Amino acid sequence: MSRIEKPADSDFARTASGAGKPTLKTIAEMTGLAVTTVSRALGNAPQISEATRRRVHEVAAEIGYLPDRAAQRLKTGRTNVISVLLDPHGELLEYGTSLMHGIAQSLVGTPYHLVVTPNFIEGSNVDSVQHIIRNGMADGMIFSRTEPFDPRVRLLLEKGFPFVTHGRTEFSTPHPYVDYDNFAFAYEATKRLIIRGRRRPMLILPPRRMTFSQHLLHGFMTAVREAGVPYEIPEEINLDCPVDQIRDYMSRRAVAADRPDGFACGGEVSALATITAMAEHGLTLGVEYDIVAKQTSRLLPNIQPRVESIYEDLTETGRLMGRILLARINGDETTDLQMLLQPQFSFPTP
Amino acid sequence: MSRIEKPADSDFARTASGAGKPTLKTIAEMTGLAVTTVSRALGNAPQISEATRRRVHEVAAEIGYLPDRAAQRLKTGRTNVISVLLDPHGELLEYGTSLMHGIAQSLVGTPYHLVVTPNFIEGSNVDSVQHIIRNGMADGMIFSRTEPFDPRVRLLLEKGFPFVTHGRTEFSTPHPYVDYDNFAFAYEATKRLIIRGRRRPMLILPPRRMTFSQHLLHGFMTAVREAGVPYEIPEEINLDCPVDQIRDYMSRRAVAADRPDGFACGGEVSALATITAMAEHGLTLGVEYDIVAKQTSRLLPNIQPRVESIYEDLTETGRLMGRILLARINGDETTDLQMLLQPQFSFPTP
DNA sequence: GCGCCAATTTAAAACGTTGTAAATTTGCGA
DNA sequence: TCGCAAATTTACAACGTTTTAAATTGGCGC
Repeated sequence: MSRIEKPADSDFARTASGAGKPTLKTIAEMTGLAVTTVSRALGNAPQISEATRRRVHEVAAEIGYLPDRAAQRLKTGRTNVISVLLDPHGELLEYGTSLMHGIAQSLVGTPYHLVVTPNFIEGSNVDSVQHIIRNGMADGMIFSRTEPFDPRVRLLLEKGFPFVTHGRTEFSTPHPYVDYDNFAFAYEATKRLIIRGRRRPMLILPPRRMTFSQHLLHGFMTAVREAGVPYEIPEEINLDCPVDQIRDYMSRRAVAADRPDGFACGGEVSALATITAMAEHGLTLGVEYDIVAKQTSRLLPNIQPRVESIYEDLTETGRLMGRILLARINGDETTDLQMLLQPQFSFPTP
Repeated sequence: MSRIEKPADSDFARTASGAGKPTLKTIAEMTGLAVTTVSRALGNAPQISEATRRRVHEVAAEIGYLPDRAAQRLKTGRTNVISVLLDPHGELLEYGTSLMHGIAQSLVGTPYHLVVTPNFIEGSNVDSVQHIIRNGMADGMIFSRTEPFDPRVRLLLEKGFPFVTHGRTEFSTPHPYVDYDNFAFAYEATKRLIIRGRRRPMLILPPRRMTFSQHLLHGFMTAVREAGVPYEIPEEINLDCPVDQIRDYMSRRAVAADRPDGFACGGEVSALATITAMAEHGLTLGVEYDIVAKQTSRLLPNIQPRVESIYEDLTETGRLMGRILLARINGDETTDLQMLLQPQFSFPTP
C-alpha cells in the first residue's frame, strides 16, 4: 500500500524554476576544470593560478552562481545562521522591530541569515539556548533583557558559543554586549526633574531581576541623594505590566497626600499611562508634575502634552550587536566586544 | 562481503555531552538496524514493522536525536524555511513585532524556521523575491503592504512559489492572503464621526499605491456619500510620513476656515500627531473635533484625551498567515486560503 | 633530453539524509 | 519439505560542497 500521497505537495522543488540551479559542476563543465578546482578558485585558495581564478569568477558571476547553503553547512558544520531569541515581551510597544532591522542591516553582504527563534518553552528560555547549541542550529546568538547571572549567558560562556547580549551581566568572565547606559539615563532624568523643582520623584522600574533595573535604580538613587529629596519607587508595578495596570496605580497615587510630582519613565508606555492617570485627577504635565522618559521610537516628542524624552537608538544597537557578533564568530579579537551607548539628550543639561 | 559487525552493545552509545551529535548512524548502531531502516522508521514509513518502528522512536527520543537540517535540505531540496520579507517601514511604530510573533507561534511544533530577509536592494523589493525563488532559500514566503498589481505577487504566482500576503491584490488569479477589512473600518469610523455630528471628516490614507489605500478610500467615500457631507482627503501626507510632517500639515489645516472636524486615522501615530496639532490651536478632542483611529497596539485607549479606536490584531494575523502558508506548502487544498479579518469595535455601532 | 622540485590541478572520500532497487526474512498453503 | 508472495530490511547512490591526498604539469639546471 503506497503511502497516502500528499495531494499536490507544492512540488516546487521538482518542477520549474527550482531545478537547474547552477552548481560547482556547472561551472566545472563550462570551464573544463574539475569541481575541486572551481571550489578553490571561488574560495580564493592560494594554490590556484591567477588566470583560472579570474576565469572561474567570471563564469560564476555570469551564470549567477551561489553556493548551496545546505551543502556548505553539511560539509563544514557552519550554519551561516544568526539566531535571535524572540523576547516574550517583544510584542509590546517598547521593542519594535528596530533591533531586528539593525541586526539585519549588519548582515547584508555577509552569508549570514537571521533566524528568529521564539521561546519554545514558556518561561525557561535557557532551553532555547541549549537547543540551539546542542543541535548546531546557528553560528551565533543574540538576545535581550539579561539578568545579573543570566543562565543563558552562563551556558553560552561554558560552551564557548559566540553570542552578544543586549544588556550586561555580573559574571566575572567578560562577554560581548551592547548596552545602553541606564545609569546615566536615570541620573540625568532625575536630575532634570529636580532642577525643575520637583521634590518627590518616582522611578518606574522594569522587573527587578533584570540587570538594567539595577542600573536605573542606581542612577536614580544617586541623583536623589545628591539633592536630598524624598523619592518613591513602586513595588507593585513595573515596565512590563499591562498599560491599564500602570495607569490604575498612578491614578491611586495621584490622589495621595504625598503624591509624586516627577516621573522618570523607562519607556513610552508608562509615560503615556502616567499622563492619562494624572489628567484624570486634573493634574497637568508641566504644572503639577513633570515627566522625563526614555523613548525608543520617535513618538513622544510629537504628542501633546510635551514629555521630555531621552532617546535610545535600538536600530543602531542592533547594528552594533550584529557587527560584534560577526567579529566574534570570525575570531577577530581586535574589535571592541563591549559597547555602552550613551543617552542622547534632546537638550543639553542646564 | 561481510560487514564488520559491531555487537549491538549499549555501551557503544555515546550518551554523554557535546562533541558527537547523534545521527541516524548512531541509532542504527544502537539498534543493530541499517541506517535506511532507521530513517524510514522515524519517517513512519508504512513498510516498517510496528516493533522496530517503536524501538527506533524510543532510542531516538532517549538520545535526543534531531535530524540534521542541512542534510535533509540537501537531499530533499526542501529548506524548512519560511522567509519573511522585512518591510522597510517596519521599523516604525505601526508594525511592531506582533506579526512576527504570530507567525513564529504558528511555526512552533513544525520543522519550519523563520528567516527574516531584509530588502537587499533599496526600492526594488521584487529582487528579494526573485533571489529567494531562484536560489531556493525558502519553501514559502510572507510579506506585507501589497499593491493592486504587486510585482512580487505576479512573480510568485508565475513561478508557483508558495506565499501568503498581508493585504490583497487585484490579480484575477486568486492567491492566499490574510487581510483586514479596511473598507469596513473606514466606513464604520467615518459613520461614527458623522453620527457625532461631525460635518467635515478627513481621511488620512497610506501611500496610494497600496491596495488597502483603495479599500479605506472606498469605505470612507461610501459613508460620506450616504450622509451627503463634504469631506477632505489630503494629498500631501500619508500614513508613512514622518510624524512631524503629519503634525505640521494638520496644524495648517487646523486654522483654515474650512477645517476638518473629524478624523479617520489609519494608525496610532497619525492620531497622536493630529491631537497634538489640534491642541496647538486650542482645539479639544471631543469638543471641536473627533477622531476614530485604527490601532494595532493596545496603546490608544490608555492615553488622554480618549481616542475612539478600532483594533487590528496583528498577532492573530500572523498566526493565520503562518497556518495558511503551511497548508499551502503541504498542498492542502481544504484550508481556506483567503481570510478577511473584521474590525473589532470597542463599542457596538449606535 | 633528464631529473626534480614547485606550482597547479585533480580524483576520491566524506558530511547526514532520503529514494531506488534489490535482498532478505517470514508466513502459509500445497 | 518446498515454493512463492508478502512483509520487512538492506545496500548503494545520490544531493553539492569541502578536505585530503595524490596526480599532473611546468620550469630550470644540468
